[in-house]
Parts: sequence; C-alpha cells; structure tokens
Amino acid sequence: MDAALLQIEAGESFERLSLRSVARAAGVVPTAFYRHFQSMDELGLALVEESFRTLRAMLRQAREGLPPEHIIHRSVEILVDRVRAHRQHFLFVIRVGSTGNTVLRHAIRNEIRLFTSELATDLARFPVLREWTTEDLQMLAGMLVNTMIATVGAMLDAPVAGPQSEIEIARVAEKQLRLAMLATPHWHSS
Amino acid sequence: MDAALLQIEAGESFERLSLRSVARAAGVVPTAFYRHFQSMDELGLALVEESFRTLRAMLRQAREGLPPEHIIHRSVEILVDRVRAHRQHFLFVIRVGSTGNTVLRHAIRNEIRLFTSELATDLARFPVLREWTTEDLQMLAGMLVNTMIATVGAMLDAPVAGPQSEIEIARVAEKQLRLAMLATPHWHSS
DNA sequence: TGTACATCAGTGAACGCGCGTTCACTGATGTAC
DNA sequence: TGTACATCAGTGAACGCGCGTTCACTGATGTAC
Repeated sequence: MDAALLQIEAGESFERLSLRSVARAAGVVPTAFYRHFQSMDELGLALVEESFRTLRAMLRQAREGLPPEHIIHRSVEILVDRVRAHRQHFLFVIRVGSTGNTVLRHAIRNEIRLFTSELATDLARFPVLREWTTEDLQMLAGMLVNTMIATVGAMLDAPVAGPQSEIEIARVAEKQLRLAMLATPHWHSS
Repeated sequence: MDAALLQIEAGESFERLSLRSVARAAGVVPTAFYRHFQSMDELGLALVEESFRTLRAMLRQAREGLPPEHIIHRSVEILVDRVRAHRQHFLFVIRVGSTGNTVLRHAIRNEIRLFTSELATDLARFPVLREWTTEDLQMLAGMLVNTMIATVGAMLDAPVAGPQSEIEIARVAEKQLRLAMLATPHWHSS
C-alpha cells in the first residue's frame, strides 16, 4: 500500500499503476503481490478504506472542542493541517474519486456521501439551523463538503507554486465557508 | 477524437486508453494515428479544447438574455440541458480534470480558472455586487463554479439511478446557488 | 522440551498478449505550369 | 486541357518490452501434542 501511494505521489495515476511496478517498489517479486491482494482493484479499495480512516479522524477532531465562534477558521486550519500531514491519502482520494475505475469511484463517492451526512447531523445542532428540514441540511452540508473538496484539490496542486499560494487557498476557502453560513439566518427552509 | 470519447463514455478512462484501441475504434491501422496526433497527450489536449468550446458556448447562452429574476433557475436548466446534450465532453473533462496526467490536468484547471474569471466579470454587473473587491468576486465565482462542477459530477453518475435522481440533483444545485447568492447582501466585502 | 505438521510470504521460470513506435510502401486527391 | 509533382491518410510487417497470471518451489515462523 505504501509503495502504491508513493508512486501516486510521484505523479503516477492509480489507473496506470501496474501490479508489477507496485511489487517492484515494494521490493518484492510480482507473484508475491497475490499474497496480499487478489487484484489492483482490491489494493485500491484497501487504500480507500485507509484514506477515509484519516478523513474520519479529521471530522472527529473538528467536532470535539471547537468553540462555535471560531469554528470556521479552526475547521479550515485543521483541513490544511491534515492535508499537509496525510498528503498521500488526500492525493489518492482526489485523483481516483472521479476516475474511470467505476468500482473505486463509487466506493469513494459513497464515503463522501457518508461524510456529508455526518456533517449534516453536526450542523443540526446549531441554533440557526435547528428548524431546517433534513433535505436542506444535506444541501448545506453538501455545499460545504464541495467547497472543502475543491480546496483540497487546489492545495494538492499548490506546492508547485510554494507555500504562499497555500495560505491564499486557505483564505479563500474560509471566506467561502463563511459566506455559505452567512446566508443561513435568511434561508426559509422548506 | 470521437473514438476516444466513445470509449470514455463506455467506462474506459482516458489514462488507460491505448493508442491502438483508439485507432481500432476509429477503424484505422495503429500507425495512421500518427497522421493526426503525435501522442495520446496531444489527442487529450485537442479534446480539452473541443470540450471547453462547448462549455464556453454554455456560458454565452447563460449570459445573453437571462432575466435577472429567474437567473439561477434558468442557469441550472441550461446546465442540465447542456450536460444531457454533450455528455461525452463533460465526462471527459470531469474524469480527466483530477487525473494523474499532469499535462491534461493543468490544461483543464486553467480552462476552469478562465471560466471562473469570466463568471466573476459577469457577477460584477449585479447591483448587490457592484461594490465588491475583485478578490471577493473571484471567491464567489469560485464557489458557484465548484457547485456546478460537483453537480455535473453527480449527474454523470446519475443515469444509472434514472431521470428521477437527475431532477433531484438539479433541485439541490439550484438551492445551493440560491443560498450562496442569498448571503451576498450581508457580506461586507474587504 | 522435542517433534511433526501447517501456515505463510516470498521465489523464479515461463506463458501469451497488447502495447508504442519504426519503416518503407501505396494510392488517392490537390496544385502548378 | 494535359502533364508532373507534392501532399496526404492510410497500410502492413516487424521490433522489443512490460504486462498479468500460472505453476511448483522454498524456507522461516507458529501451533499441537
């Protein structure tokens, strides 16, 4: 799994990653691959699972002990932090999430839907949102998640442009989340 | 180019599309490929260009003659319409836009940035947004574009679930765009 | 504590296959004079 | 109007290569009695 992530980080796409090259990078003969996974798809699914363990940890971290006043600022901070710390996992998820591989794409889409639902549940606790319909909470959560995904995508392309642009991206993300939340008191749900 | 798009529509990813399979689908011998493109990357870039011609036409259509009252509803209608009519192009852009192929990914990211800037310029004409800083207009445009991209992504996965879910996706997209715009009078730019 | 057996990760040879690319070629269509 | 030449898309044989997968194997570690 590490060998695969390393190669993706180096610019390879999971799609054209060969079983043999993964085995090679792992310092093992091609046939040894089969001792661990039946196919590259299975490797991919294992990576999806591992990656989303990271992401769920992030959501948990954001949930507990976030003072409501600075919740947006802190959330973006945590996101930036996590992307830096677990670059490979985010890279994998972002790159494979809209790829041609149907199995992996759906696995990731499902995890993101789950993620969005959890966020919607959290949002329901905000006083302003208490009266909102479930559908509208999902809608809002979806928008926030979309913004975060786009932010991660931009960050992963950013290191080329240096840390300055990373700060810029975080600033924009924070504004976007703030804007979305700013609308909530004026939304008549249902 | 059609042969490549057809195979992508059939579930193949551009990444693992081979020169030979494209030639085969085009009813031509592999070597004939080189009469048209020097490499698969060049084919990809030509497809990026073709696809964004379609997308620019969409923006133009949305710009001209949209009565401000129903502008969001109509925009989503146009988007849904265009995705149905030019499914292959949207599929290509969405799938390749976050892929491992650096050349194509950057080409598409650049086009989307251009697209976002054009939208920002259009937004500047709204009375509510006239006083906004350029940066904030870009921020808002980025958010709207992100929402649209996510919507397209969902739509492209939807046909499996039938036309009912497509209507649902459009409804959510409309709400999300409406929510973002609802915040604008309350945003103190800069 | 010693013996017998099972499990497990890794080995290395071999296979047939589709790949990208080269080369010299063909024959139809377009252009110049 | 006729001739000579250039351009162009497509052909078909050939190459070397990396691929996924099979097979029977090895030797270390764990487990049962």
